[in-house]
Amino acid sequence: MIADAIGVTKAAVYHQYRTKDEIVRAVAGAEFDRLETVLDVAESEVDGERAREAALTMIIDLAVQRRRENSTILTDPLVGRLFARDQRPVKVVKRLNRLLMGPAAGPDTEIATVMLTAAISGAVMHPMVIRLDDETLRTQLRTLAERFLGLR
Amino acid sequence: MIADAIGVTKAAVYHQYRTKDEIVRAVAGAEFDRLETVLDVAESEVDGERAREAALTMIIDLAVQRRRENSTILTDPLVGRLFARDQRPVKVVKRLNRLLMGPAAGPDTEIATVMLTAAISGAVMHPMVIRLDDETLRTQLRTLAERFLGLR
Amino acid sequence: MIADAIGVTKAAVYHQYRTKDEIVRAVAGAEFDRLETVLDVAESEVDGERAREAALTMIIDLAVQRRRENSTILTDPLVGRLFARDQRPVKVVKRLNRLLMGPAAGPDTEIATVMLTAAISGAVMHPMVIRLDDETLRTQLRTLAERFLGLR
Amino acid sequence: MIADAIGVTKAAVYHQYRTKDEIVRAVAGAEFDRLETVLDVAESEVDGERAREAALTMIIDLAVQRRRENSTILTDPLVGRLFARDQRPVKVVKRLNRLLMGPAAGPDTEIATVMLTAAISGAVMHPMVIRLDDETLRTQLRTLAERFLGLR
DNA sequence: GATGAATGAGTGTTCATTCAT
DNA sequence: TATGAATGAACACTCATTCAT
Repeated sequence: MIADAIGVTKAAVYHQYRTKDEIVRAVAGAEFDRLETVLDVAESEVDGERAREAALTMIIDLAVQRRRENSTILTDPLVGRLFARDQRPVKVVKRLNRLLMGPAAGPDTEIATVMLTAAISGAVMHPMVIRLDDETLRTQLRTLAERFLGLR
Repeated sequence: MIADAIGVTKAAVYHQYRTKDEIVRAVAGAEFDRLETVLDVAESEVDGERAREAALTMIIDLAVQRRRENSTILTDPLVGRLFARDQRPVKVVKRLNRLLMGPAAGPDTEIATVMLTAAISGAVMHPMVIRLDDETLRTQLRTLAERFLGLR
Repeated sequence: MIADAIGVTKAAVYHQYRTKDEIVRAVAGAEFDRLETVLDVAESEVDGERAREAALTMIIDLAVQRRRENSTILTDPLVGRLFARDQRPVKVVKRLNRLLMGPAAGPDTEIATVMLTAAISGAVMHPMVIRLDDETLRTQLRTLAERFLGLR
Repeated sequence: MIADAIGVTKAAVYHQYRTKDEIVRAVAGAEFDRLETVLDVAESEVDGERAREAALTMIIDLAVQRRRENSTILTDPLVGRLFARDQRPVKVVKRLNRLLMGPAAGPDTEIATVMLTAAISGAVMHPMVIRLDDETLRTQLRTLAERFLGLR
């Protein structure tokens, strides 16, 4: 399915990656890279309020921009299995949690961050939502996320 | 995989259901039945505020109670394909939207409801959350959902 | 398939027959019984010519009358396997050969009898032939069989 | 079963063909190709008598030469289902009918052609016949077919 | 780099058979 | 007698992977 989507043969893909795990790790890894870049930028903000602003804006942008690509490989059940015991997603959640929750951040606020990310990534791929244009979607998600964080 | 998980043979499952589609539809259909029962109960409340209360309490209860079962079959990629063009999930979202949003309910508030359900179902199966006990999880989800809905 | 065709459950069939082999043997056996009855009658004719006449008439009648029933079970690949090394079909061919070929009968004329029976049973089940009514089919088969036997 | 008979793995077969239908169509199609080539050659004969001669010789040769191969796949029940409503076998019968029956050819002589082909293909796979060597079988079938056609 | 052919191990499905009721 | 539930073994097909070219 992956090979067909790119328009090459399966063997060609196996020339670039040794296993399917490697492909999934590469694709998911690239997504984590983007997320971490976003977090780096947000964390470089000294002002907590603006850091939160930046983080929120950028992770929503990322989710919206890449929703078509992500709904291909990142929905593969293998993704869940590969990252179930991985520390990288945990770290990302913790960093994001610190940014979004500010001084209130702690282990007990992590579930809120998990919910927010689940809400965003779940929403952008949802059949009832996928037809919305990027701009509308971005704005709506932003408003709802703010409400979720008690910002408005 | 499903048969092994239940502890019967594949052929036994195929004695009860004719195709995998049928299995998935049966399992997902049962879940929709539960959801609709919950919505019936909530809608029978005359007071809007109490209807919202009831709906929220019950859908969270449902998601939490059944998270182990649901993480078996309902994560199968076939589920998405089978229900992508189905009207039943759309109807459920619309009914839930009306209950949760009250007079403000409308096509543009549906995305909020989608996000909330994605947040709940995404969260209850998340590796960082799955270890929480039912009671704690329920309370946290409740608080966060209320905040998301702007209820406090 | 067999059980459905009769309108009972598979287990009901297994109450009457112990294995599928047994079913096939019973059905094919009944057909052999009919054939042998026919051969008995024909062989009771003292006049060779009339014996041949009788044999030909009756095996064609049998094939035509029972073509619907026979195209159900007797086309099952198991039939071939079960009777490949069985002596009963061989005996029937030998008896029929003696009736049809008269004094010329011998091991080297058996192939002609095999061909004739193959022609008849192949023809009656053929898609291009199955729509013909019994009477027409009977007459045509009769004419052709006679020509094949060099009778006119 | 087919894969084992050829001595390769099932997956290797499924690398070349996408479904079992396709396998059966390919094998049966190749057989039809051979038959049609034979018919082309016979029809290129201007003299009716010699055209009939050629057609008869060649279809018997074909049936005899390929009887082992054909008794593997072409006996599969799927063959009957796939070609029951197909026009190709009908066309072949009609062309062969014209060649064999000459000026007498018509819809009512088709059953004779069907019987002849059933006789030949039934005979070459018959347990009592399969042990005969190619040469003997060819000669016998030829003689009998001629008698069937009233040529001798 | 890329491909076609091949494969082992799975998944989805049917089939012949058994058994408790 | 008849049934529903269950099963082992096969069949139809897919998928992740390897390899020679």
